Amino acid sequence: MPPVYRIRSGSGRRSNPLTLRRFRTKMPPMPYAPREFERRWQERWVEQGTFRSEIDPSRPKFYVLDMFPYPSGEGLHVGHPKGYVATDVFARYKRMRGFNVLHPMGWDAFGLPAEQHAVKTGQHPAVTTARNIGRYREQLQALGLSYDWTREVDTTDPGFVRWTQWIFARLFERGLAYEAEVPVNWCPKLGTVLANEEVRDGKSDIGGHPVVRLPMKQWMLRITEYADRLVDDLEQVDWPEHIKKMQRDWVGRSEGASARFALVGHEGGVDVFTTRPDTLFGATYVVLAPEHELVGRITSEEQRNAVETYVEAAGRKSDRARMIESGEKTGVFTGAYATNPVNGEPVPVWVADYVLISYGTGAIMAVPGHDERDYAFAKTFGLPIVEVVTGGDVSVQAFSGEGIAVHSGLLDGLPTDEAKTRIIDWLEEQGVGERTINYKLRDWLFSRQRYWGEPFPILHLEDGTKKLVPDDQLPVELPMIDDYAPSGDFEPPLARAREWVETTDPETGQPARREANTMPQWAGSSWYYLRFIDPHNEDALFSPDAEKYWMNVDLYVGGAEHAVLHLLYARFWHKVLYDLGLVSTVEPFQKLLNPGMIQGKSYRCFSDESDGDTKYYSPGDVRFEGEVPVHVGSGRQLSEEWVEPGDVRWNGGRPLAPSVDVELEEVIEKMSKSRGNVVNPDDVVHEYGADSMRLYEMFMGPLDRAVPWSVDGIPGVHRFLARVYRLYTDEDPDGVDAPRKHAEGDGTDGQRRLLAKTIDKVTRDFESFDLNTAISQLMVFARDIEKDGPMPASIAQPFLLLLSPLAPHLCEELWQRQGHTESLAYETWPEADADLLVDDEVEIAVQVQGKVRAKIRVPADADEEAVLAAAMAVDNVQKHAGDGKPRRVIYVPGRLLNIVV
RNA sequence: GCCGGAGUGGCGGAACUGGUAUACGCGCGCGACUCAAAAUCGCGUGGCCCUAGGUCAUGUGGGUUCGAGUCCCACCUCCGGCACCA
Repeated sequence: MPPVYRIRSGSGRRSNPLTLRRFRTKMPPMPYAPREFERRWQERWVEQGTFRSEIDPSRPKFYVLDMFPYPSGEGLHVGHPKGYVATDVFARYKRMRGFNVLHPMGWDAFGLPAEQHAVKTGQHPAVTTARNIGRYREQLQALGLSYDWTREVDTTDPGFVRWTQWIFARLFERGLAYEAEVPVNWCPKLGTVLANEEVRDGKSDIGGHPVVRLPMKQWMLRITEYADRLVDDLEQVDWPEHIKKMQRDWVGRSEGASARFALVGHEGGVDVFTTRPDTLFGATYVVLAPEHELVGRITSEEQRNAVETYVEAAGRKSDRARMIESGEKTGVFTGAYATNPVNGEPVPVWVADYVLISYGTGAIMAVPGHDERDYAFAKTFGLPIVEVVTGGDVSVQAFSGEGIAVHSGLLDGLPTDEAKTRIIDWLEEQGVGERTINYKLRDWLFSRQRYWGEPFPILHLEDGTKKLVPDDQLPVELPMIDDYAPSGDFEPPLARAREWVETTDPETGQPARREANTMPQWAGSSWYYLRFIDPHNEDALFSPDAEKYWMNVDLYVGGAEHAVLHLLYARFWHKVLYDLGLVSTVEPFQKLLNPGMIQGKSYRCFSDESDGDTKYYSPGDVRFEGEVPVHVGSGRQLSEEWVEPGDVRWNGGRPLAPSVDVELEEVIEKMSKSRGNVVNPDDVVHEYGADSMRLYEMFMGPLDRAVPWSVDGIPGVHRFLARVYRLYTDEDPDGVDAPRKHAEGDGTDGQRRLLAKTIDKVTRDFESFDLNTAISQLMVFARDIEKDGPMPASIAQPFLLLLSPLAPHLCEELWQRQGHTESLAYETWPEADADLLVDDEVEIAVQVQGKVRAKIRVPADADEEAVLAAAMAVDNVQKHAGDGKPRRVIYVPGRLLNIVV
């Protein structure tokens, strides 16, 4: 049976036809033809080494860095360039301000997609990676980005891998890398373990596959040792506050106390961690995590069955299941009692899965009166609730705020802060507790069961010891293998490369086995910014001179999705290198900016195929039960159907499905292959030129805000550039463009003022990354500069310089046609004449009772009296102000006059 | 649930430390040029009232102020992050 109409769901895509259709009808034959010269300039910049940077102590340096991309098979989409263009504009601007700018680009090229492609096709990941890199490089170059391509780095290059392994060796020597049997996030679908940071809601960050917890032997990095510094040093960097906060929350430092509850009838006791030691007198029971080692020892005979059953069930539950159930408290009494150290009261010891083994001591003192979770648990199991802090009503709910201590012996009458200090002192005196700091941050799980990653420079000797491959034998390169698939038995693919794995210790000649796990993708990106400063150094990571001159990164731009992964890892490695004396800055990235996403628009409806005959429904007929779409009428479960933007039928501004009258829902979200909403920048560059593309992305709105991609505004910026082109071009009768010979002289007063204002505005906006408003000022200039006469050369030249960071190809071209032989990339940035920025005459708004009734022009230096007189002379002001004396007059010089009657 | 961020014309957005809301661009309308069209250029363009002018408009409702998009309180919606971390 033929389908009712073509509609697609899920994956499988081709390029978006909608974009091109619209361009073609609007694209004019126009003298401004960027295609004729943009490529020429791109080639010239590379050939002449225009953007090569070398250490030059006579000039201040500026290091502008983009987060380097993973070169995927799809190539760039229009979202990528947003950050790259912004940094490029800034780099070009800084060069013109006399800075020696370092602006490199490279590839974060290890990673799962290339490996999965290899599993499917058998093609070596290095081959696809090289091809993808070539494509990315071309796409970036087509945008005219001013990278120093001689510094390009590739994390998969043996010359780079060597130093990644070298850093690992230093971590190992310092005891910061170790192997441990830990419960890990195993993803069966991906065939590898994942770091905590790579798992969301019990699913893998990449691909959204289920993840299970399993104990496995893995490499760990002791990032927790740096927890305090990772929090404290955030003070020193100029980052968006929300990113700093995410990092602080991720490290999760909390200050409190540990206290020991002695066990009744057993040796030893239970250590608990609490941030509210002031509520110790309200602790009416103790809870152990199911995995806690005491559970087996202290459970009474009567309770043993129940406890074992519970512990086993809890162990089987995935984190996802535990999360969904959070709120409903479950648990079992162990039959044992512990003694509250502050009042000697016996309290029951329970086991419950709301206590996590991985945090603190894996055991808590429960204070149901002042902790919501404990309260819910106590209510469920009928445990006593005692109020020990005033301020709430514990018969209704837990009160977790601060207040005055009551029913608390020596703490009675003390406010929370003082009570905390007092009780900790007391615990320490009695030897039953102490001041303690805890972190949410766990050590970094650093090994992966994959092929396409850096091998560990580790040898396992027969006696079970581990040793490093000597530095002079690095890098340990990946062996060629022919099967990249995960084995399904937790073994990494490298374990099957027997000839590679079985080797000898180069120092003793004894048999040894190579480590078969590989490093995660985060390894290379944790230090690549340091390699850029001296990328070809074969004797060291980088030379001390280069480090001293170039570090740290002055401006780092990249997606907020890396707030806690890459940025935390890189800071950690940097601090280790700092401790080794290799880098001189405490932090790697001084200023951080996060460009907002460019989103795609996609269209969906819902389908019901349960009758065999497919029916389609608009979003209006659908409601959601959790994440499942259900038809409002029949209650039947539906599935989502996505329509390509190019196939949408527009009817009175409403999107309809291609051949059936079903209204579609427009969904704005991250561009992704599966939605068919990816737009390739090549199409835009081809139709309008790189300068238009650059300008448009910067003009769409503030850098840090997410915006849906739309082609509608591109003709506007293109027209602006065409207008600029015409300002510098005479149309020859033969149809050949000739450079325009601009007039001598300074131009009119209005022209000089307009230039000064434009210089001032553009400069300030560049400094604060408000590129959209800088562009609007440049547009105003181009619109108005010839309103009262032809533009003289003295104004034409500085304007080209102002525009050049944004539209470098056009400006270089016009600069050259004006007779210059050198690139304008290093011309001095124009300076505004301060005298011209102040107007002689200003427009003042005249308000009566705060409402604007007239606008008058007065000399800029007019005093209040004069302005008031001028204002009262206006009929409409008279009318509203009446005859009486104004009760009050507010005068804001240069802005407004408000008359209150 | 908690923590951030954001809600301004038909659309993307602008508005310095409380001081003329809607810059700039898109779209739309009108005009010039043209045999004509395209392109280009110029003018207009928040709603309502017939105009001079008035009036209402920055998510909603209050408040502070001579004056609020901007500050305060309460709420709604969207986006992002975290989510039993004791």
